[in-house]
Amino acid sequence: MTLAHVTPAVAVEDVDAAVAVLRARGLRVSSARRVVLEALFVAEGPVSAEEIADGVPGRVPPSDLASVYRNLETLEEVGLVRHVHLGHGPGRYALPLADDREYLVCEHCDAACAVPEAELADVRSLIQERFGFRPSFSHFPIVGLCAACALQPGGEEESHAHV
Amino acid sequence: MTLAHVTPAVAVEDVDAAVAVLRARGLRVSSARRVVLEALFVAEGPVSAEEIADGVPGRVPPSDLASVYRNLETLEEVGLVRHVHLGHGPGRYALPLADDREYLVCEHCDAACAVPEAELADVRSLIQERFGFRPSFSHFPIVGLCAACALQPGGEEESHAHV
DNA sequence: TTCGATGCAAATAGTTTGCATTCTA
DNA sequence: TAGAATGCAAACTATTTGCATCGAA
Repeated sequence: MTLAHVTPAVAVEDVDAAVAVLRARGLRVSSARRVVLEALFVAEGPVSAEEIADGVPGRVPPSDLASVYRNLETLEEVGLVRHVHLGHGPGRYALPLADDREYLVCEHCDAACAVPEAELADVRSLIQERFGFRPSFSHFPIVGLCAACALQPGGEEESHAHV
Repeated sequence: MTLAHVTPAVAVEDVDAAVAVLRARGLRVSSARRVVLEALFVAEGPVSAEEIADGVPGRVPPSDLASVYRNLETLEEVGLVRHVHLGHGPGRYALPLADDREYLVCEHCDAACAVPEAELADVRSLIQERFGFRPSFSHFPIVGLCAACALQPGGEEESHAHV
C-alpha cells in the first residue's frame, strides 16, 4: 500500500457533510462507517485505529478494529481522511482540516508539534532545489528533538505529547 | 526503546576492529555476534534484521532472528551499529561508516538516496532557527518523491531502491 | 565454572485478509 | 434483492521475551 496516488484532500465541516461525499461517490453509509467519522470529528488530533475502535464513552460507540481499518482506507481513498506515522507506534488518522498542519515529532518525549504547512514551504523548496527531491512531511513527518529536549541532554522521560 | 541516549558512533574498518571494541567494553564475542558483524560488513547499505539472519550464501551463515535483534541492539548501544526507518517496512541496520550518510526515501518507488549528512546541514539549521526544533534525519529520514517519480505523476510501480 | 549469550518457542503490536452474515441502496 | 460492508477469527509482519542450554572468558 504505497500511497502512490494521494487523493486530494476533501475538507468537510461535519459528519453529515462527509456522509454526503460518500454518497456522491456511490459508497454506502453504514453505521460502522459513520462511527469512524464521528470518532474522527470528536478527536482533537491524529488518532490510532485502535483508539477509534475503542470509541469515546458516551459519545462514540466502540467498533470492530478490522472494519475501522477498512473504513479508514476507504475514507482515505476518497480524501476524507489522512494518516501520518509519528515515529514509532501505530499510524494515526485525522480529518484533513481546513488549516493544513504538519508535524514535528520529538523522538525523546514523543511530543508532536503541529505547524501550519505553509511554514515548511521553504524547507521543502530548499530540499527540492538541492536534491531534486520533493519531501512530503505530511505522511512521514520530521523527527528530531523538540526545543525542550534539545536543551537538557540528560533526563526527561515524560511524554507530553499533544497530538 | 526511544533511543533517548544515542551512543556516539564507533566507526571501524573490519570485523576484527569491531570485535576489539566489544572486548574493550567487556562484551563477549560469540560466533552469532561475529556473524551479525560480518553480514553488516558484507552489506552494501542498510539491511533488515531478517536479511542478516538469512545470511549471505557462501559468505555469511544464517542465524537466529531473535539473536540477531538482540545483537543489533547490543551493537547499537556500543555505537558499532545504527538503524534507520526507511518509510514502511522493517527497520534497517548499518555500520556507521566514516562518511556519514543520510537518506531521502521515495515513497513512490521506495528508492533510498544517500546524501552526505553535511549537505543537509542548512536544512537542519533552517528548521532549528524557525521552530527551535532540532531535526535528526538519521533515524527517521526525509520521505517524499524522488526526482523521477515527482515528474511522472501517473504510473511507475517499479522499485529501483538502491539502499 | 560462572554468567553472558544462544536458540527455540511463544508472546506482542500493528495491520490485513477470508468468509459467512447483515444491511444499505 | 444484489452486492457492499460488517464482524469475527485467523493470518501476517516486525519485534520482543521467557527459558533452558551453551560456551566465552
